[in-house]
Amino acid sequence: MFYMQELPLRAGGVFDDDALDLTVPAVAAQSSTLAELCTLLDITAELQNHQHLRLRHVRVHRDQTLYRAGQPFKQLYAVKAGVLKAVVLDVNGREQVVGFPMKGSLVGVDGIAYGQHMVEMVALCDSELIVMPMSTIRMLGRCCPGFSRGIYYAMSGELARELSVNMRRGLSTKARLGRFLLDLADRFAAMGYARSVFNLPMPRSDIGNYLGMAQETVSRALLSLEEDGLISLSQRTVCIHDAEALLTLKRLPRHRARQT
Amino acid sequence: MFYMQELPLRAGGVFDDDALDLTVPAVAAQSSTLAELCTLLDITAELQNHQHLRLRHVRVHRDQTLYRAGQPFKQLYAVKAGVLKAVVLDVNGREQVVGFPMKGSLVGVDGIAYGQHMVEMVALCDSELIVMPMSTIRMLGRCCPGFSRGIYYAMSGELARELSVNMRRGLSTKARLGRFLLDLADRFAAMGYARSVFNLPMPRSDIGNYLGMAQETVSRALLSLEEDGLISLSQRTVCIHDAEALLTLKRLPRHRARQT
DNA sequence: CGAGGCTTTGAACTGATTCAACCGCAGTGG
DNA sequence: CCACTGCGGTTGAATCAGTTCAAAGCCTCG
Repeated sequence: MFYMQELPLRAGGVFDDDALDLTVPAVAAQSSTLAELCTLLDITAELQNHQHLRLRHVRVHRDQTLYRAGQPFKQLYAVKAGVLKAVVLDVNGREQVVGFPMKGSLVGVDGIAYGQHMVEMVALCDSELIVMPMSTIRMLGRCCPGFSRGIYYAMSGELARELSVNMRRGLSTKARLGRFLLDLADRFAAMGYARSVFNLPMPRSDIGNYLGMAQETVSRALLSLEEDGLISLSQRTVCIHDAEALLTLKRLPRHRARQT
Repeated sequence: MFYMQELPLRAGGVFDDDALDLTVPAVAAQSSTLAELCTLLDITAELQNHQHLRLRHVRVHRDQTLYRAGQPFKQLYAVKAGVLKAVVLDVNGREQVVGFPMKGSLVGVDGIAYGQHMVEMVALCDSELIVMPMSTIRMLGRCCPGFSRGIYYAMSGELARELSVNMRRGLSTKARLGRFLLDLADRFAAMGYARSVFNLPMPRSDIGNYLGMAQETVSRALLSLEEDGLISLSQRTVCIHDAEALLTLKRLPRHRARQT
């Protein structure tokens, strides 16, 4: 009934709970309190006596996979550090990047609806996530007023982000890229880092795939933005000079050249 | 922090709770039971003694607006009949169609995260929705085991749909259109109608906007699909002949022509 | 230092847009 | 009853934005 289910599901991933622990035996014992989780996800709930409930961490190294499409859904995650990418595998084997979760993002929501994940979640750099088993979420929903609402908020937030992505259709490549940079800037700012200067956590090819353009086009569009004075960049370091202009970039009317 | 908030918000819509009742004074008294709602949204929960709790309906006529971007978020809706379109207004005033909720869809989720709606929800034909105030949802979440989970499911389902839309980037126009048609077919089938023959509820221009192509391109691509024998169409009536082929349409390799 | 991944640059090509005209139908009003 | 108007849809022709292919430059890391 939902055609993404018809994807050619890969063999079960190596990274179910146990395997993960094996890969990072020494440091996997990390955990966070419920209070820390709520801060991270921007949830305000009355935690009652669960304040200090401890939640396991999971670590994934660069290029490692957190979960694959088709794997049974078990739990949600909150990104505590690092950046991941979400990829869906097409019927034809084509890969499509659909998101870059980072600190504060709720990860794994794609698995709730059909009991199995629809995307593959890969780490772009060494990352750390807080594990939130569904049973725990349900328990907290029952006894902590506001917790369910918080999860709703977080999920709605993820949906809002998807919407803002979908909004980019029909824009020129430069405009799409401009908004992408602003989106990253906002997210870095929300994480407490500098808004206007940051490192791109992903290669050009992933940006291109994500935005629906060739990686060569990403290069050229970035260069063009730099020539316009809106940004400056060297390698993966981006500095945003004119956020307003980046946001309002538009396809200029056809038979209309520069004036004065 | 989230740039969609910077949209030029329209003046408050005409259709807050009271205004809506005024527009449809005679028939607005319709309501559904909680059990009916759960069936519609595919929620399986223990409803306890709330089985027959009644939920108000809301009717919107063709081209009327359910809510506008910027309006305060109050409640969710479940589409009981009809088709709507979700539109976001760009900074530049450009409109972007981001979805076509229909029977069984959960509507309004875009408002949860930031307390105000980010999209404008317009009826494509006379439609009827069940109103789900957040207070009711929270109450039911507390006393009906499985209800919160059901809402999570529904939200995750909406997110999955968005993902499948995002997956279409990077495909040719014909392929995007093919998947769009399949998506509609699946949704009609889920609603109990015929899968392979249906009416497009929206004009070509909305399809084009939604898929990120000019409406002329929609025309041409539809014609092309018909010439390939994958569909047949007259006006807004579509008949799908080869769903498999529609799904696997792909950009054929550049320097490679037909063989034998 | 060398290999391989990432990025940039160049040049040809093409799919899609744009602009413009036209068709057909529905509703309106004379 | 029929011209008139407007909207949705189709078709055609010119143009362009972005892709594709190719090659070279540049970092990083073993």
